[in-house]
Amino acid sequence: MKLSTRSRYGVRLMLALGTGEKPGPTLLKDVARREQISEKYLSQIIIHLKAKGLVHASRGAHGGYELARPAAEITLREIVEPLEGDLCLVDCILRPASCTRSATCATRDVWGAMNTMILDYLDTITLEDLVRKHRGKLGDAGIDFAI
Amino acid sequence: MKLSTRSRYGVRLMLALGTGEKPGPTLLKDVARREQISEKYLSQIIIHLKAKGLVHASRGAHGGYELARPAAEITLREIVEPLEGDLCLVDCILRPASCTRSATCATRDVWGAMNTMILDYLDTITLEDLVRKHRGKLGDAGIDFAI
DNA sequence: TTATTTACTACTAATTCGCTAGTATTGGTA
DNA sequence: TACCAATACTAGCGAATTAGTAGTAAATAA
Repeated sequence: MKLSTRSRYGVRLMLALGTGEKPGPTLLKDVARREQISEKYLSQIIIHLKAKGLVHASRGAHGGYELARPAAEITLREIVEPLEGDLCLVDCILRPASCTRSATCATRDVWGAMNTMILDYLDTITLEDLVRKHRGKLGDAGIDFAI
Repeated sequence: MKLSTRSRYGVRLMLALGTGEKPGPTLLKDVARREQISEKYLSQIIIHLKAKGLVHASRGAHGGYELARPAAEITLREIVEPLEGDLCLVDCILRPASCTRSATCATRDVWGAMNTMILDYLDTITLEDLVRKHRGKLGDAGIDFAI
């Protein structure tokens, strides 16, 4: 049970957009360089985030990506869920018909509750929280905004 | 981010041991038949559970497996953790040296907190809880012991 | 000593993951 | 209009992981 690099890179990508120093759109190329992640790979990842309406893209010279909404209004769940492909620990949660035991399975309830707990947790953390935490760590006075 | 079948089967296996009707050890063969899981595969899974001291095995005729402790004293975490191979969402949580960004990474803290939350949750659920839930579902009066 | 059961080891088909590569398309700029 | 800079799209692929199968060895009760 590992978080995919897609999700991890996706969150770092969004964080990079959220902390963009210069005004205007951020180049994927710059994010790739700063975060040491393949630009091509990032471009595949961000497609899903764009599809969910989290970022806005502009093509051509002086193009790039921008957050489509304020960072405070974007939760980690919105970022991670599409990248994991419907964050779902066990198939039978989203599709009960995928297992004949669904109706009477005691373990299914536990996985379902656990899944809900994870999604709820991710919903409580906004991109702005991450940005603040990031700035705190850079400030380097040892200050740590515990979540 | 899926739970492996190993973990899922492992929990069902332990549940089967916890609800064993007959006294004495339970045959893996019987669990395999009732749960519709390959006996060979189950035998690989239960090795890890035995190594963790959760079950006791006896060989030969009238052998089988028994819980090594009362179901009330076995938590889901104890079952799932060894089967997932140290349930850890992201490598850098257990091994900070695996990523150069560990010290200053804002996202790492979030994954760490999420990981802790998951383990804590699994720690709150005992095998006995599962057994009760299972019996409730079989009773079939529509009673559901929500977790 | 034989039948029954767990214990151990090796292999393998299928899937998923983490990318790379190439081309197309769009839009600003000269 | 021509060109360049950027995103958009599609295909493929090597490595790792997953979910088993298969076969043999060892222990033990009867």
